[in-house]
Amino acid sequence: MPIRVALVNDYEVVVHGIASMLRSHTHRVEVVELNASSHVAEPVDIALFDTFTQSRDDGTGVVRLLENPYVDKVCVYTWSTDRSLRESALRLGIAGYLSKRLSASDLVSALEQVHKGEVVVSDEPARLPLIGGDWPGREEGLTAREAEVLCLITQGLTNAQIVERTSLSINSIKSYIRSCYRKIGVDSRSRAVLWGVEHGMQLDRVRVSEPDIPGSRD
Amino acid sequence: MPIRVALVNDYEVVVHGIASMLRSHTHRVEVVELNASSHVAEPVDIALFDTFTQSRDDGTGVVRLLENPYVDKVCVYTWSTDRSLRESALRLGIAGYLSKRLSASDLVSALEQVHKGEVVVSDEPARLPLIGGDWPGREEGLTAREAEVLCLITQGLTNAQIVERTSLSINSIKSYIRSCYRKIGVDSRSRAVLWGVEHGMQLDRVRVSEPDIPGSRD
DNA sequence: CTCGACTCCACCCAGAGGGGTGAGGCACGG
DNA sequence: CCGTGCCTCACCCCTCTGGGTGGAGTCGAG
Repeated sequence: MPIRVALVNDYEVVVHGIASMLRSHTHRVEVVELNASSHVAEPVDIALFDTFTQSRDDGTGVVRLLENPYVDKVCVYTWSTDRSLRESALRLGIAGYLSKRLSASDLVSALEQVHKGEVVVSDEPARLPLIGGDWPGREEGLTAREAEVLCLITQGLTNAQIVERTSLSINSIKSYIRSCYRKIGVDSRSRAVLWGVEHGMQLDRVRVSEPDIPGSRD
Repeated sequence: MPIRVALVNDYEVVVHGIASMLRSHTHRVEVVELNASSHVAEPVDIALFDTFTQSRDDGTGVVRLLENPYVDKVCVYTWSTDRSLRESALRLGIAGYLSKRLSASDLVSALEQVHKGEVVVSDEPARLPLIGGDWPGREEGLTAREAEVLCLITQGLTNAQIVERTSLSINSIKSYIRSCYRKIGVDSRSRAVLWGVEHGMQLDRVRVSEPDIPGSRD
């Protein structure tokens, strides 16, 4: 009886990346793909929330999932080793804080433990390569962080808003912007937005049908 | 024998606006719609070049048309009453400088005169309403100038570049930006670009087939 | 006549953004 | 060990952007 897992993130590439990773474990997990603005409208055992562009302090995305009666358990799936982010997420009531550095089978094992009622924190230090991830712009040579920042720019956020969203310092954001612009060959925000639009960095809004919420398809 | 007229501008809405205006004169003019980055690839009697977002001093768009062996005559179609713009255009060798304030039948008459070999400058003062025009964003309440500036923003141009493109002062550009942002409800350039993208203000690139230039369809 | 809309422009000011430099830590490969 | 790449951050400096204020002229409608 496979665990039913909803993969939650606003970028199709991101959830596709996780889904393909779990492909060889279909006897243990059954995967549903959702974006972060969707409501889970059918029962799932676990919602696996990928933090790409969503790792804000207040855990907004996570809170919505925690409050969803269709969702039994919520896990955060992240590359962040930030202890305070982890503690806040756990305080919110998540059942798992899972590293993107877990191998596929370790991830599935962790999900199985979560399903059994344990609270799982994967303690992988940054010594393992980033396995669990794909992101828009990866093929164009952007690092995960650069891509994340560019996605947020493409959403129209200011640097200050990106600071809030990512819990990084303004100086880090500017560094990523600089390196990112160099890689994609733009020198202004407008051009960056246009690049992002052309390269699939807008929020993916059309993914799953939501028969009971008419306005959320906009 | 109708005069064959190519309507030239980068925005589909703009050339559609002219085409619909000329609809009741099909016995006198035969209309082809092109965008400004297309090459005229079949013989036309007159290329009618609409200056929306294209009214730069150096007449780049016009020059290309003047050099095209398929184009017999080139006319500029504009709302500008700027005398120096007009003089430069005439010096480039255009056969007509036609106001968007002309009625449809007056426009057709002017085109007929041009076809007969005359150089036509329509001298309409700004006392007549703007007839010959449609533009992206018009339905959303943007004035022609506001829309023009926003289209250029949506192309990723800086204010300085927009100054060059429109031959207006930086202060006028800023005024239009302010009023435009107020109308569309944005407060940053990124948001304005996104608004423009969502409202059809990107350059229209897919219009006519160009069988002999493989790369220009991108 | 007044008023509002549109076009065009000036000037002031603050902050948002982007270029640069440098640094520390970690991992990995040669 | 060193170099490279990635992440994270600091500081400096300058330009670009966008908010404000005001003004002039033209036109059309009331």
